Amino acid sequence: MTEYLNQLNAAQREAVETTEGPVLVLAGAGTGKTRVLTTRFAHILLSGRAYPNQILAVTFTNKASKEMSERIASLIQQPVEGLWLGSFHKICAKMLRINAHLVGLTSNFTILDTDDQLRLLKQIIPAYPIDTKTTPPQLILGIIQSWKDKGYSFGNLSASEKANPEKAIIQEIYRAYQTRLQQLNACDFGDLMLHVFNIFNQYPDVLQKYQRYFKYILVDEYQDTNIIQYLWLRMLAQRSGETSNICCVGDDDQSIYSWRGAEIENILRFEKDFPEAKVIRLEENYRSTQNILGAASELIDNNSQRLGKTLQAANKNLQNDKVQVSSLWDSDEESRLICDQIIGLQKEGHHFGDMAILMRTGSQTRPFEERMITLGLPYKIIGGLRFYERAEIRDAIAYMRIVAQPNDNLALERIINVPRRGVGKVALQKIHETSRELDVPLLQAIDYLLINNLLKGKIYTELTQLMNLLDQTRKKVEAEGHISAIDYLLNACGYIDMWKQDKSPEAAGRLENIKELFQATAEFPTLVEFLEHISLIMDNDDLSGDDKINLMTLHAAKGLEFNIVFLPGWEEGLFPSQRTMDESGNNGLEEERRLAYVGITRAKQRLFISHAANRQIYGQWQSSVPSRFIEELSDTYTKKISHIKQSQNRSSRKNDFFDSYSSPKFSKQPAQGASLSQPQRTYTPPKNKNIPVGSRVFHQKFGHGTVLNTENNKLEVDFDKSDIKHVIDSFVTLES
DNA sequence: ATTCCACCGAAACCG
DNA sequence: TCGGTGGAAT
Repeated sequence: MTEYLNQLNAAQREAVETTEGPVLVLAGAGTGKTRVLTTRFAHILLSGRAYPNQILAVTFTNKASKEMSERIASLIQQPVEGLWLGSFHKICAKMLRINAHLVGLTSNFTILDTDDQLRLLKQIIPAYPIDTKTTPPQLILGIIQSWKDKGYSFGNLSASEKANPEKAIIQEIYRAYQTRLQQLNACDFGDLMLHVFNIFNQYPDVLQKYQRYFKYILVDEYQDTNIIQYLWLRMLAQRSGETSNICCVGDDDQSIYSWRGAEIENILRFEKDFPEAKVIRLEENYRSTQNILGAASELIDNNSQRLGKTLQAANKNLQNDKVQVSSLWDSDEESRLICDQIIGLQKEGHHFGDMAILMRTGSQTRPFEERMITLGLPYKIIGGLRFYERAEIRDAIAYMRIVAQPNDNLALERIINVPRRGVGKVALQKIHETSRELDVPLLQAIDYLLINNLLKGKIYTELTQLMNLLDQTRKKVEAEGHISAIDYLLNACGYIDMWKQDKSPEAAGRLENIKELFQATAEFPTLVEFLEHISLIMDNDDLSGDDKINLMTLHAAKGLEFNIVFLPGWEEGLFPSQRTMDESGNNGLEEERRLAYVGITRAKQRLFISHAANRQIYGQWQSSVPSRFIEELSDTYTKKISHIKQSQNRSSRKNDFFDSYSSPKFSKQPAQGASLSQPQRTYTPPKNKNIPVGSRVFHQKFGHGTVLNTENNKLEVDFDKSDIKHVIDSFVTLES
């Protein structure tokens, strides 16, 4: 029965078994944090301390909560349902649906995405004396957002915020924005927390209900909580006269989200907030080699704001290569070296899918992409544009919303002229006016205008058709279910055709995405349930699956691990980022260092750090010195190699056209240990497709082009929307 | 209403 | 360099 406990080490076991009273678990990277959280949850259940719905478990991402619920289910050998397990926002949405009337909403309120928020704000701003040149709507939205993150409603802003005259205007905009949300029966992401927080403050009986309800509280990634999340947790955890059983798990060394409101202070002062708190450190690392951990510790030791812990390798017998730090002449050579190393490691038996290149900014992927396309290496970019931030997904969802909620004005505005229906600024304004005069939603205003023949020509025909289509779709939802109904709508309204006729290289991918969206819809019984789900979910990145090299930002890599990790671009100004240091001084620097720490600790077996002396930034060549983080790594765990030739130091950047650069021998020593026993595999570029010179081809990334030259499987192609590039033939498709 | 061009600015990202 | 944006031209 308690077999699950035997699989834990002493510290983990203590973290699981200390169920009563406040507990802070400082879980270093790779020390089995998720295992502790899930086992603790299961332990509370299996030992009969609480019923499933008496445990509140909050995470930051849906991904994390999904993983937790799957692992709990496998531990307790039965599916878990009706749990209070989810992201902060999801839990708050659930609480708010129950108590919506207390803040003037009804329980079927809609949740706006960033795009909707901005559109709404843009409608409000013109009425206020503020210069959108110096203060763009995004900035205003950001300020409102940060107020919400701190728990400020427009009525209770702190004195310092009010003193600034511009902030005073923005405060008025904030008030108007909230009024509009109220009218729309909607709220944004920040409101999900803020409304619940206000309810807790104003209605002690509601708070007490939840306090009594949750016997145990579990919090994941505590270092990433912002002020309002912290206050929300404290209210739930601090019952008078009773010790609260709150368990927060986190790692102060991995706090990398201060720029979106996270307060590292929250975790640093946990013991002050809960004086009887027990602090448990998980320091045994099951992920990385000793050298990788040594380098990580050395680096993070330079930070002052720490609770302090030292990771120890659980398995000291692993092959233990030193961390390799390479100096390169420029960013092109950096990507060339890394790609060569990748091919070498693949030949030694490693899989592409076990390798990752992690960088500070999204734009750094470009040189790697180009190199990999040339070499025919399979890669994927994780993160980038989120699935449902893409235009086609937002459009499709807007269509669904307008079907499900005829009074969803923002959704209607998004799609009323997509595809083009000739409804422009003027027509939309007319609809808005009618809507205001009659005090009805936009859709009804259109109905009114159509019935009374107040619209002419093309607009009249198009909108009549759209209205009929929406009516039919709603009937179809009843009759045939939402999946075929929506499919019908998007085809009949011309949306699908719009992309089919689009000649741009992305069009095909967009249609694919819409298909994927349909698949997601099918998993939900009703449209309304799907929309609730989609408004809170964003993740689409399938990490597993195909064997491809992973490219992503350091932020996106948090929580992941790879056998082999490359960390390029360790240069002053880029990493640590100059902007962060300018804005946040030493705190900023320390956060950058934590980011470096996160990067290093993603690696299980091999780690390669590099910097380039010259890099193209915004199309300009700039030279830079190695990152201070490189200086902070000693030779004990790292091996530093310069690939810069003397001639390069003297020559100017311009004349490095000679291709005689010999790739360094990165695998001088024969591979030892595990890799020797593995079968030797060779990397064979994809087969020659025999594409003749002069033929038209299509490339996923570069679009359409004409073949100028061929050499085996390498093509020289003049792309219509780009310049001449060398690509591998398997990356293109032949056009008739 | 749509298209075109000049201009500007440029990070990290989950709900 | 590249992409988004806003005003002017068609």
